[in-house]
Amino acid sequence: MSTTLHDVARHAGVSIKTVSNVVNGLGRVSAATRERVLASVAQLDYRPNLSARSLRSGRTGVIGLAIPELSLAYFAQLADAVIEEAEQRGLVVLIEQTRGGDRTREVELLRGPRRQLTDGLIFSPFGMTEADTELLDIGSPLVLLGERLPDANVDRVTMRNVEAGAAATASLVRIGRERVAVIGAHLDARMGSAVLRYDGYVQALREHGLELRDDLVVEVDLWHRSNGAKAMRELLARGEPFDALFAMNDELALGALRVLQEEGIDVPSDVALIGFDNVDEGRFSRPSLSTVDPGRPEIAKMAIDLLLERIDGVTSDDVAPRELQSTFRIIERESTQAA
Amino acid sequence: MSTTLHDVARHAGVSIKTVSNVVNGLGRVSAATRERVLASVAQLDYRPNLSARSLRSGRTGVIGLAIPELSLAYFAQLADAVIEEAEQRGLVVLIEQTRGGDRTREVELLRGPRRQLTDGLIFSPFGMTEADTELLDIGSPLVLLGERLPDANVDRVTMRNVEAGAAATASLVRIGRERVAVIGAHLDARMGSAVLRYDGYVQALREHGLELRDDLVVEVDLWHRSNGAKAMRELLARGEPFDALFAMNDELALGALRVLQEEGIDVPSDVALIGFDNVDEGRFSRPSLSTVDPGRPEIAKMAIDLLLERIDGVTSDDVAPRELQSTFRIIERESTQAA
DNA sequence: CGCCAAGCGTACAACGTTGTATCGCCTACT
DNA sequence: AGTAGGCGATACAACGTTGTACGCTTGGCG
Repeated sequence: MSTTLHDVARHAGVSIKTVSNVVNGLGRVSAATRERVLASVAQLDYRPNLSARSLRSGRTGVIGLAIPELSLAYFAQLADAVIEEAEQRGLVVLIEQTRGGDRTREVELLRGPRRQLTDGLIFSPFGMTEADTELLDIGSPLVLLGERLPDANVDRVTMRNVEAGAAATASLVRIGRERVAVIGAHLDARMGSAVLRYDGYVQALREHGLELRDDLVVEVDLWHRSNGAKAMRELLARGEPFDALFAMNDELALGALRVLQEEGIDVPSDVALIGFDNVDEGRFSRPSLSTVDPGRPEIAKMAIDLLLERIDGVTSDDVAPRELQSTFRIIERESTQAA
Repeated sequence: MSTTLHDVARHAGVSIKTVSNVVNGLGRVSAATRERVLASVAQLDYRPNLSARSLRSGRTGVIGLAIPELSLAYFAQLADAVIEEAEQRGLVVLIEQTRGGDRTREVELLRGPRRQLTDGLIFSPFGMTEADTELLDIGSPLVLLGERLPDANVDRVTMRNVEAGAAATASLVRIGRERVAVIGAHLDARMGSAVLRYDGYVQALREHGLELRDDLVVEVDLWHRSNGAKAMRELLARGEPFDALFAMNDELALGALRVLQEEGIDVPSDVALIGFDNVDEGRFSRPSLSTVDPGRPEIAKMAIDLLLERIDGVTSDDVAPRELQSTFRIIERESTQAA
């Protein structure tokens, strides 16, 4: 059995509450007793029982992070950033996977018993639809990542997807490309990164006086690498010529790149390529991958800030939900080098 | 305030303990009362307070996973597997990063207050040295991943690194290569994956009657992609010819691959390449990367099995530490295609 | 000299849950 | 018919912590 406040109190010859005060730096305690108590703490190797503390205080010091899949580089790096940022504030992170955004799993996760274990949740929704919006009304602090479920009455961190999509597209036009394809679109969706980035794409084409061609747009359900490869094969099969490609994330881009190379199409001279997310791997692919950096550390910081303000009650429940946006940055690498 | 057993009990007109029994499926409860209680539970949306349960039972239902860095694909995929396996058993995983295996951080993490929050820890040590072995003697269940700290008196999951290193090397020899380079060695270390895989490499060379050449061995500290690139440049600078390369993990392999291609050296015709870890990305690189699959799901399962046996007391404390080994598999892809 | 305030510490209760002991009642057996 | 036995349910305590309310000193001041 581990040492308790009781043990320390007895050892130091003071009351249990005094020890508690010393440990937490609360109340007024004379230097002498503090000294004595700290000595006992060290000697007995006392460490507070976090379960008891949680029970008493109602706080666990744990925040949840729900993401589709940890093995996707983007989410792994996001989780990394969140853990890092949480640690700065003495919090710890419980990661839950929704497995490619299965709706049922997402709902279970929102209402499951584990919410009792966390002070709040950072949630990147994927499978839930607008009909499920009210399910987000869980009793505890919640921050959404991304634009899905736009009607939700909840704090949210997003990025400027429209502007970023436009900037990515523009970076291809700027090096002289005129037939810019795009893969990863969700044409039927009402909202989401896919919709917004596509809007940006369309907008950039228009601004530069380029025509929007439906057969240069490929829809892709899940933005996995294998789907990037598949989408590229489909695009090639259509026979419509193109000299640039905007992939809605780096996984798609790398999958597409692989197929382009198989087909002997040179990147960037034949087809310039830009991805999205600035995943580490893009720095080392051949050619290295131009991309959009979404500002992950900033996203993590904003999400935790919002969450903590609700948890700490700094922001009361009746304050309207807020939305913070991270700043993005175009990163030009070899895959968009001017010919 | 959320509903408690008390509320449910009052609502259903039974005692608090009866509700507890129903919720946990313990004791004998008549079908009628069970029914009534469950109805109240549903109606009041009762969810047990996990802090209170932990305090009472001494269990948190949380296990810790300490790894160097989540943004390394290998560890992200490992974490994925551990979370998945834990979930099967109703457990949840708290991930802590040691940031590239900083010794101080590792030690802090072992003794920190968060151990109070977890029932046990799965730990992939990196920075701690043999002098630190006794620090592993924390009061709670612990399972090590990998061969480091070999003298530790602790359960452990490893893989057959020597055999796997030999098999990887042999797969290069089998397609006719005779000058097999290796990158990622730690020649001065006494133990660790690097040492064992290198042993396998040496052993395979000997078995096939090939000479071990020191200038085909490149040491690499951290097995990051950038270091793979650096190591490859160093190897090329030495001018010693080679026709195959065994990289001690896939990150190194992909970094090296990038440099080989920059130098116009074809893979696999000029240099055959095999990595280690079977990271997802290797399937989509060009050429796709041959590798060693370490059996991650099996590793996760074994680690959790060992941990749970200690947690549940099935295995008493005085049972000697056990070591389980996963089964590996060579995966042949384009990068080792016979010429 | 007596009183009061401030400074330090203490006792007690409560957070929500579960294990232990116990009790009442109905059934079934002698 | 009386009772043993088991089933169903209950009361109570305890897990380790912290907030509240209070009590004991001591020193300064009237």
